[in-house]
Amino acid sequence: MTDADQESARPRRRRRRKEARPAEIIEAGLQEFAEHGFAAAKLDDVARRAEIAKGTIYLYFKNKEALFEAAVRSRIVPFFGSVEQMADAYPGSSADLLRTIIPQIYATVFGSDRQVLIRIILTEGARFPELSEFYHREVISKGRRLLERIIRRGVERGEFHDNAVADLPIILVAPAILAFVWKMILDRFDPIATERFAAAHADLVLEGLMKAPSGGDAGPSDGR
Amino acid sequence: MTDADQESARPRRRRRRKEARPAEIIEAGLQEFAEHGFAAAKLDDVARRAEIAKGTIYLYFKNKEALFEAAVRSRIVPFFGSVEQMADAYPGSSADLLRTIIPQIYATVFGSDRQVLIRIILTEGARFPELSEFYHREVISKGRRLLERIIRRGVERGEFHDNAVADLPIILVAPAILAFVWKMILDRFDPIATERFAAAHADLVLEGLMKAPSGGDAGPSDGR
Amino acid sequence: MTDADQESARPRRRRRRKEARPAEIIEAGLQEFAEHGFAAAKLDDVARRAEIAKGTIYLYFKNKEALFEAAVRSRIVPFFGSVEQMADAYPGSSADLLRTIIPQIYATVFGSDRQVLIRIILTEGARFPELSEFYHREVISKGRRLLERIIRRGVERGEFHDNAVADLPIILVAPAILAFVWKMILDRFDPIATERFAAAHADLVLEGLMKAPSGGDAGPSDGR
Amino acid sequence: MTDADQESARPRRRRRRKEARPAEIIEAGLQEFAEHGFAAAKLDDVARRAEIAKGTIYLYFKNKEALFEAAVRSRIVPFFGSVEQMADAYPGSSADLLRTIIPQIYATVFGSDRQVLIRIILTEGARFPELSEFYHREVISKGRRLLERIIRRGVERGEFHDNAVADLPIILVAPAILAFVWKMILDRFDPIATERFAAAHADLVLEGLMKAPSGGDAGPSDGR
DNA sequence: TATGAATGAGTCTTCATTCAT
DNA sequence: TATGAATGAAGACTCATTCAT
Repeated sequence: MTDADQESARPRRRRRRKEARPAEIIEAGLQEFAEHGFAAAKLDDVARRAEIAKGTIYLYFKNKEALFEAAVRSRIVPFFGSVEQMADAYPGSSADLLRTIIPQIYATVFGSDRQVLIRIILTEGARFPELSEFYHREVISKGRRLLERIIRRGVERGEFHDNAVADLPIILVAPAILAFVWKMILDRFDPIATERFAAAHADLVLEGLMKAPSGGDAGPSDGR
Repeated sequence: MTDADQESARPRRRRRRKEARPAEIIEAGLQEFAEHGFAAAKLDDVARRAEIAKGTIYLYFKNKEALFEAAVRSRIVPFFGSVEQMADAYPGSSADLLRTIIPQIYATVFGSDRQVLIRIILTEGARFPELSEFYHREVISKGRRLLERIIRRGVERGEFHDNAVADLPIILVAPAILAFVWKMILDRFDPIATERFAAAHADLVLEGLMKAPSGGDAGPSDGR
Repeated sequence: MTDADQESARPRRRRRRKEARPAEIIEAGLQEFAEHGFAAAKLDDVARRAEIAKGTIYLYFKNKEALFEAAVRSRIVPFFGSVEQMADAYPGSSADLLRTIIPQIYATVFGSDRQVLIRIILTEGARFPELSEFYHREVISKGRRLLERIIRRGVERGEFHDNAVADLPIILVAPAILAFVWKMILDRFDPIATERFAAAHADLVLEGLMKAPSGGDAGPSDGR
Repeated sequence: MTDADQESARPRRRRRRKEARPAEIIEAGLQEFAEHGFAAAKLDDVARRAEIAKGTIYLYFKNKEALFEAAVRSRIVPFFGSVEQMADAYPGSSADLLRTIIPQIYATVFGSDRQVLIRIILTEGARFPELSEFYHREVISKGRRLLERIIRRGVERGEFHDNAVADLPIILVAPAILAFVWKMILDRFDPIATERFAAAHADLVLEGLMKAPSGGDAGPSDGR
């Protein structure tokens, strides 16, 4: 049997890459879902992006929704609790701790993998409660607890006010959310560098907007 | 005989309510789009919700997208510039001005009409750039300018720091965005009263997180 | 509950004939288009006739118009130029050549495949200029040129008049067109055998209507 | 009540022309049907062209098909039988009679009103048998009979051959049909002046294609 | 495992027809 | 008569899902 024979016998169309595992499908799906949303994403496009046949998707995922959920879940990586202990054990001031953490938030949120995830959670989360709950359980609630720990420590040490901010420390990440939403929707008409968000974020949290606290002396004038 | 009875009893439909204007279709469309997103919203459901026949939609809107755009635009009401002048002329302190404005932000954002709009912008904005641009032009950019004016006034009067927050005052609304996103996605698993967001928001902005440096001054602030 | 709720077990239909190629769809489409015209033909019917599912059509044709064009084009087979040379090399008289060709015209026009094509061209041609142009380029213009060659040869040999007929030899096929139109529209009320058309056609062309100018010559010819 | 009153009471949108009778609707319908065919013609466009409201059509016609039929029938004007008598009584030669008639055929066929009708009969006739039958009864059969009378007269007088043409004289109009079809479909790619068709037509019929057999006569009779 | 042709339920969209005014 | 907003059945087209190979 000659080569030519084989050639005519197998009308192969393209060489499969090394291996086609669910991971590649997930990756492709994630991109499509992030770009078009769940409803408008086409499995055809997912398959094309993953360089597999459409049917192959169904070998690994029951249906579109299952792929969506698997894809999203695959990117929801739990916070390891150790971070919380770390916060307690942090040697420096609470302000320094926050100063360390804030840039990490931006790095994480705008890391390409995470970005895709957050975008999907933001746009589809309301429609997929189980995913949102999972995301909340694995990420949000842990992050929230961490933040609460940090703030409580600061309050106890007398570094932070014990005001409504300490009651709801999660709002301290709000500027990062705003940055994300801005990037996602408005940046093309009105670009704002992520660094400006990060800097303003840090200043707001650590320095505040108001000059010298109302309390005793010399209101506005003694500023920095 | 109940309404439901009538409902199931009608052999032929023949009813026209008082008037069926585009406004009703828009209202119905808005609800459906907010609930399911553009792609998954069905014109059939829009028609049903508006209590009209499917074809009627096409008397007023070229197609689904045209309805979507008209609906969203109808809710994008331009900020009246007078607000900006108001800010300049505000008699009290800049802190009081913000204290007045922050609850207004919440009232606006969580007003039912606005809520629907913002939800759509958040979830579909990236996919409908023209709408986003319009929203940016009519609302965001104006709000942003207003905020900048307020903060600049405060800085000039020596009430506010002239730090990175003053460089990007828009981040002062971030907590409201977070509140919105939370309500939209996470609130059912982890409810947080809007008032707590508003209170923490106000405290963060007006009182700050950091306690006034007890001893000397401003230790941390030179950090950056 | 959510949108993605309706999962159900369907007793699928499961039949596939030997092979479902575009050719079968084209054949089915051709019949439907010939029978109902482009606008009134339903893809549902095309699918049913081809014994495939509606969606299958779209695997091979972008839309209804694409199927229509492909179907029509598939039946427009170019005249092979060799026919023209044949005409030049024909050993017998020009009259004999025509006598040979006329029945061929009828055989071709009323061959079932061609009949469907011509019917479509006749009824939809004005609405699909690109198809008409293609048909003109591949068939009509070639046939016309062939006829001109034959007539010119006859004129040069002194067999045919050099009158207005020689100026526009295409009218020599007119009786076949009439026959076709008659068959298509009037035959059911007033049937005329194709053979009678063919015979009258041949006689008209080869024998003429007028008897040999009785007296001198040329009476009629100066009329024009 | 004054004119002014009426004016203000009726928020008319456009001045109705003198009167809106079925005739105007028919005229508009005819144009649309000729242009787009029955199936693709829209009553909306008919109404717009007739400058009336869509509903008004239904005051005069039961439905689209009724309008179509009324429109077509309105243009099918019966041949008055007198023409046939005229043919019998024609004082000149039969050739002269034909010479008179042929241009009339072209004038009629290409008269704008008739053109629209013929186009519709040609493209929709097969789908509307009743119309075709009516057209056949009122026009075709009469024309056919007229032609037969003329030819029979010529044959009896020894002016025309008594060949297959005399058996099916209707083919003598074939060139006009070809001209019509050409105009309708191919003229834009390959324009041919109507006059050339008419001239070739006349020559074919009256002079023939074949030159008179140089020697004796008789050639033709054994021909077929 | 992998393929991709085939399927058909589900949607958008059109337009003939109706009817309250 | 005349209107034109409203209707909804019908039809083009899409795409998640299946299955023979």
